[in-house]
Amino acid sequence: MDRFRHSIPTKDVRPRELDSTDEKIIAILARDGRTTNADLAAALDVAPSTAHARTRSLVDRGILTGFHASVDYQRLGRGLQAMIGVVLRPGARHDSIVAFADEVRRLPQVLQLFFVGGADDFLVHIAVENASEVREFVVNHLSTQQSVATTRTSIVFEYHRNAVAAPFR
Amino acid sequence: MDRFRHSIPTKDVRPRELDSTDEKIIAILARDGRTTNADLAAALDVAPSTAHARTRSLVDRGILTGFHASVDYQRLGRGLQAMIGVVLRPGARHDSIVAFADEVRRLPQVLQLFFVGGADDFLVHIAVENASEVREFVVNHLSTQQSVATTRTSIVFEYHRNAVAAPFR
DNA sequence: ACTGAAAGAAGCTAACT
DNA sequence: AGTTAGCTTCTTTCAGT
Repeated sequence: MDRFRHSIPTKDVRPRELDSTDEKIIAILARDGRTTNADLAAALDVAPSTAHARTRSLVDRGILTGFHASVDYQRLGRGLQAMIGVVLRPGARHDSIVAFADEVRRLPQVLQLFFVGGADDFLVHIAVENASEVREFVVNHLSTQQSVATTRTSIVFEYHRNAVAAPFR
Repeated sequence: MDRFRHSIPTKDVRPRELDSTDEKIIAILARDGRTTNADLAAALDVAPSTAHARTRSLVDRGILTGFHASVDYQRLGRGLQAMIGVVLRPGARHDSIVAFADEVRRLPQVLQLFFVGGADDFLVHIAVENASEVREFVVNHLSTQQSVATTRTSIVFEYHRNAVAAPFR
């Protein structure tokens, strides 16, 4: 029992060489993370043990960071997604920003949190039940915060995903 | 061999009742999609066959839509992520917008594509190698397009993810 | 609906090329 | 690095509560 469980990736971020086999593994597992090793090997035209070693290496090197079930929030009664751009107050202290962001990203409504440079300071992607919950989220968790200057909410009408990116700091 | 592979979800979007066991399964598999059924059963304190039936039901009902490996793009030499807000021309025809969006979302740089209502018409989340590739992406695939009025690029400094949302239209 | 047991499949490891 | 082979573990089914 192991199925490529959490190892400790190094901080070495140099892109090592990946051959086409590695790239195929990444592509296949990004599309279907429960592809069996046997199927993977067949698709790559190598022995199962080879596929196994390659995949483990990708996990060990921290290139594949995990496997996650994708959830249809519509069917969970959270059919409304929004992207909220947040602009911070110019004078906001760095550690209060960090504390605030740390709190926001743990909220159950939050799917993703982007720290960005540009017009906004960060973007919050949420999934909730209805429009009033969007408003409630913005009021309760964003606009009343000390560090927040303004927010700008956009309803998400369509959403497409090609890949699942690993979180980073 | 099956491990909950793609079934055909109905279009019934009514949120059916989920008990706490279902919610735990969703939470566990969202965090680690390769949790073995045996471990899942242990965590839920039910028999493996029960955990199995519950999980299958969640997949069959289309609540869990798939399993995906998460990729560290930094280690793949694509250490720069950006979020690009796109505003369309007021006169842009609906089908040309659809065709354009369809093309954009298939580009290998694109991680996610959001159709939104608000200041922007959509948001494109990309991962590329460096700043000049961001520019290249915007120039080649966005700003030169007929339907596009303006774009606004924000570099992503930090990224956090709580969940993987299923794509939707 | 949940359980337990049995059978089949897959993962994992180690020795060899 | 890749392969072959063998052991272990998990998934999956089904008959029985």
